[in-house]
Amino acid sequence: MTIKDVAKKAQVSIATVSLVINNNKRISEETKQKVNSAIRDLNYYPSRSARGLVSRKTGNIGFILTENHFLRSEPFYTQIFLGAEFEAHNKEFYVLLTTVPAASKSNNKLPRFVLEKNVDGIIIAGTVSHKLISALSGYTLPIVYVDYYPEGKESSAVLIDNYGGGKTATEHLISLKHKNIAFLGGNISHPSIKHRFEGFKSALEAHKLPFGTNSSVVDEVDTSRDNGYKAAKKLLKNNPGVTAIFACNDAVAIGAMQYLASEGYSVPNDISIIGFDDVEPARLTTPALTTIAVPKQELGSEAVKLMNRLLEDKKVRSHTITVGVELVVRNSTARKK
Amino acid sequence: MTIKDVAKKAQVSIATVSLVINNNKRISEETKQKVNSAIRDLNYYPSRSARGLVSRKTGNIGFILTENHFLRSEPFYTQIFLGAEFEAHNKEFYVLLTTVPAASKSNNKLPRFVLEKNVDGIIIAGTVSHKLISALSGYTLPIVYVDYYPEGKESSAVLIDNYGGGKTATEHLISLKHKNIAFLGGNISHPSIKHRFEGFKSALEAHKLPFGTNSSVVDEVDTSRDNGYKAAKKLLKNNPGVTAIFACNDAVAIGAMQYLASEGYSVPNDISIIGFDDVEPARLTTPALTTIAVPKQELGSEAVKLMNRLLEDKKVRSHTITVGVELVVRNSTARKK
DNA sequence: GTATTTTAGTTAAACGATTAACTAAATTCT
DNA sequence: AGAATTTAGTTAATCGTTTAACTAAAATAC
Repeated sequence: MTIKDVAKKAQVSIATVSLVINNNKRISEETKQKVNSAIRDLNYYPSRSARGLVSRKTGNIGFILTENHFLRSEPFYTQIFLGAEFEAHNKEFYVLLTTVPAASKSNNKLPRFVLEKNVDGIIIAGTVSHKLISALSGYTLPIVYVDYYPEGKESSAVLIDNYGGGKTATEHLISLKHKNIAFLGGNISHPSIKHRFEGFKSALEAHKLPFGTNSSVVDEVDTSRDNGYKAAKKLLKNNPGVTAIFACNDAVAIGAMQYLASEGYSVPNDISIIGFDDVEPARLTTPALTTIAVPKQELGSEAVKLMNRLLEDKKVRSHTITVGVELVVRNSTARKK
Repeated sequence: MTIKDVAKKAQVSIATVSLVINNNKRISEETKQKVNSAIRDLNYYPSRSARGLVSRKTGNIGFILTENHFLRSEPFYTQIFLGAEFEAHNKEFYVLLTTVPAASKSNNKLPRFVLEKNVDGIIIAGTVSHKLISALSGYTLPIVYVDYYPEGKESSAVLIDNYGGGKTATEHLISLKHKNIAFLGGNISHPSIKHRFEGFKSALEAHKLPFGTNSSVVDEVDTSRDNGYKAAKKLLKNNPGVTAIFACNDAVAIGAMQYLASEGYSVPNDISIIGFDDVEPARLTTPALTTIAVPKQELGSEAVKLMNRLLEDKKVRSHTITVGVELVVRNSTARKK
């Protein structure tokens, strides 16, 4: 079943069929009907490959994720990806996923879907290497960043309100009368973590609470459970009087809770702890983790919506969307005794 | 950069370039070198669309998931999908994901990637409607089923050893000296659940343990946490003396544990419970859930490997792969007091 | 009533590869 | 040595669309 069969059946040229498919206004209502019924009768659908070849539109969006994010057990980026998938379905796109080595490993090998011209645009989730970004700029593909964006260049991005969330988290602890509040970070070089940290500091400042060097641990290699465990150990050693902890994400919070439990501290009676992200496991710890919920799927769907606008309307300027976060109070935080 | 540019630079015909790309043996080592260096110099990659049009190979695999599976919080099918993605990356395929309404809702609208001839084969994960399957059979696409396969037709599938797992789970409880052991199922009509149930029964039988009608609850609508909660309630009402429960999956087990906790039962002191699947949350319940681990990512990767063989070698007969499962002992099961 | 514009469609080129059929040169066979 | 075969490449058709350029008929303008 090709366009030719439809043309023959409807007794028009293939060009007319094509114009009908792309509903060009140049076609009369009458022939449109005729063609459409032929299409229906023959159960015809235009072939992607043929369309793509001449129109240079593939109907695909490339999704780039770093390997370490892909493999993490907390499905943070996975949720973003699924949100993107879902929205792509609505917008009649398909999403091609690829992973690239972590930002640290310098690498500028481009994803195959770029080389093969098999995507109309690219969504990049998380921190990727600068080399990759500059290699990508050789192509004229629109790019939407998620939860990260490269400094300097003007680009389109969907970001989390990390600063606001950091502030909200900290204010929650302050409202529970805590005075000695600590921040547990992984690698502070990641912009998201940095902004959460800044929100933390600004909240302390706003309430005239002290902030010393032993109120934070920000020198772990990344934000994993293991490092949360280690960070909590360091923190308690340097600052035994701490009564509340704001962990930069749930993984770190969970790791920290494991350390606290192993040392006989009771959460939230001895120490309150709040996380960030609201990943599935946060709901299942004992006690359940109070956290700042990030609408992960929304991040993905917003990215696709933004990409869609970029593709539909060439004159849309690149811009940034910030999605809000929400305090979810569970059982790991309590009023200071 | 098209094949023409390469041909010009290497001073050969475009056919020769094409033959080199597809490493046809008809080309001498010498011209091969010449062409390859032109390719490298020009940073040329063949366009997917153009290739696809003439060769009728898209390089894409379609992945069909039912909506309810896609949306479930326990990322069971998500893990299968990710495993498929990963393997697809190795095999140089892209995966196009789509969801279809649940099997119950009769629906025979085919995924767009099928209509547009945008995939070389299809992986179907979970139970889909028969209408869909028969609509699909109008196309000559190879199909690989995962965790399900249609009765009757000879088809390729990657399945879980549900029967063996059910037996192993039950034997674990038996080895802990339990006598009154119950099975908590959702909808028994799902083949996977049915096989787990059969494994359960066969283990009881092999150890000459009784099996009565109040040793199982298999009338909930599906295998969710909520229904696990409800099923446990029913079970305890009908069979108050039960000391061990084999839940047909982790979601049901977690729901059941919630009910048991709410009623003041202690797990595993009063009642032992074992699940099936080993999803993330199972690790985080209190107590951590003993379960039968299903290698979810492996299911996905095996599906892609099988698809790859089907596509490479037309004469490969359809066949079935069963992946093994493994008992993971955590803290929700204990020797009978 | 003729000239101009609009409408509704057609023709044909193009997109960038693959591949069957062909060919000339080199090699092997007898 | 001449015929037959193999090797290494080329030519040209083809895949199924889109779209620029064209055209004939109808509508509008003057």
